[in-house]
Amino acid sequence: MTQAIGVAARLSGVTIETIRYYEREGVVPKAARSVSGRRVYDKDAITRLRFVKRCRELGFPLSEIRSLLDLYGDASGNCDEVRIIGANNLKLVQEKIADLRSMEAALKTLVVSCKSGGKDCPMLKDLFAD
Amino acid sequence: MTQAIGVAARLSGVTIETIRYYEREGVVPKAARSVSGRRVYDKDAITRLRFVKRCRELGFPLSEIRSLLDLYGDASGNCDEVRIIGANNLKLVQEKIADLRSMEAALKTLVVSCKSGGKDCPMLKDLFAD
DNA sequence: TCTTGCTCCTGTAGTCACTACAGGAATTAT
DNA sequence: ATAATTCCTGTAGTGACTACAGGAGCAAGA
Repeated sequence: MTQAIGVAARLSGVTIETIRYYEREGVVPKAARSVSGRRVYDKDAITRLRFVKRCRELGFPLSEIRSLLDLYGDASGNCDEVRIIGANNLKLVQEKIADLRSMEAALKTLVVSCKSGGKDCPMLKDLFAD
Repeated sequence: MTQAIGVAARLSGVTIETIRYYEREGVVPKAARSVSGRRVYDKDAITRLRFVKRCRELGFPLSEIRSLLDLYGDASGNCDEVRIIGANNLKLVQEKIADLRSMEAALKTLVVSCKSGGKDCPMLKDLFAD
């Protein structure tokens, strides 16, 4: 059984526009077409879309999702490569967290310093200081 | 004393290209020009650029930095509005941290499950599951 | 059968905050 | 005087979408 793009979107959690975008970018293979030219998706194609969705939720960029899909296609032992890609992404995610946490700390201090009602805002003053 | 754009870039930490971009986008006012048409920056202009840099490091989008610069220009009591903008941004930063932390947790589990050498990668299997 | 309304198609442009040229003019250093 | 550096404008590219415009196909009810 094959499904139209709207159904594939609902089942995978990827919007129609984004599915078409992924196809254009070669993240997923080109969808099969009906007689009238509409895209049709079988079980495997929908599974692939759901995989891409999950990878995006884990922060993988599309370029690495392409690699991951290729590795799944390979029959050979691929776990090493997958682990490297995963560990790499984990490191990037942790770096982003660290950046955001220092932002958060600085912002907290500034917002707290910024008491209501004053004329010269201490937060702005701080940000404008030499 | 006024400085060329290269000096302003060094003193503010904003690259030349980005300074011109900020001007195009109206984040900072249009720079004064020398006789030959080159941009020149006085102390205030460089202070403004440094302010923008710091705000970017705190995660403020350019649209809000524009507002913040406007509020600094106003003589009236602006602390309330600044605090609202700051608190808003703090909330967004905290949401991003929360998202990244759940990514991190899920990724950690997956990467650990992905032992070296196996043929069927458990991480890929997980991501492909129904 | 006709019509209404939904889904789908392609192609293009916009988002955000830059970054990277290309091709030329002016300034500074040797 | 010449060479090296800096600066100018304008345009296009990045990542991962999102939002149309303008048109075609399809399914269900009257």
